[in-house]
Amino acid sequence: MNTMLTEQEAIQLQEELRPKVIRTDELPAHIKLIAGVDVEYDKESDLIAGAFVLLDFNTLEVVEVATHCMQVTFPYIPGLFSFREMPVLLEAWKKLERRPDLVICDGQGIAHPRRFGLACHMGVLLDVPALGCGKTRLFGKYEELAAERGAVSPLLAEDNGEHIGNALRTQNGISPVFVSTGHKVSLDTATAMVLKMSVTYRLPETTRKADHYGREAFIAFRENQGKELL
DNA sequence: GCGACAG
DNA sequence: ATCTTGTCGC
Repeated sequence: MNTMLTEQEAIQLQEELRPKVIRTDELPAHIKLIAGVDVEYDKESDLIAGAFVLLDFNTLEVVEVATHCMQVTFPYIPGLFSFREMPVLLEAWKKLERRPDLVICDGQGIAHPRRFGLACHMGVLLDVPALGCGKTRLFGKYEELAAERGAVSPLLAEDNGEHIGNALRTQNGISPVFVSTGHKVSLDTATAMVLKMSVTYRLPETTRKADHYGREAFIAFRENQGKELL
């Protein structure tokens, strides 16, 4: 049986893993496979579904999908979000046959109070280039940015003023997303990647596809659970 | 003590 | 995350 991690132990683990994060580009010059991840939650019951989706970087076609369902093992605590979502995503990752050149995470990377958001956690544990693309801000201040797609405004850490991420407008007149380094990807590359993957909607196609397949897997899982009870 | 707070 | 109709704006 797994003993649930305490809040203090989780923070301790973040401090231990943080030094392993690489904030510079150490990914292939020409990306072929790009991945998206997402986790779905059940409103009642503590079931969650994690999904990894691999897309062809040039055509954006789905190459592979891997999902996993299980019960949540950690509560939602701002700053410790990765401890809630990593377990399911690790299981989904094990089912993946191919390895992506870059993973786009739904959440923050370095733009985190201890500089260790979900994208860093995933990148370090799986040793894969990863970046964080959050829908809302967790940490850091930024100035308003132009209304046009492509507009960028630096996210500066409240504690030391460090440039930890970018608020990026992916569509004209739509609220920005928050991009930051996860592991083995520079902020500039991460920002360019998110903009390139956000062709029609606010969020990158990787995240949208992962959300779709995660939802689908969740429904299928619940139906099977119901049958087993008969 | 009073906000802020990824999903 | 999730519960949810109408509604404000282009």
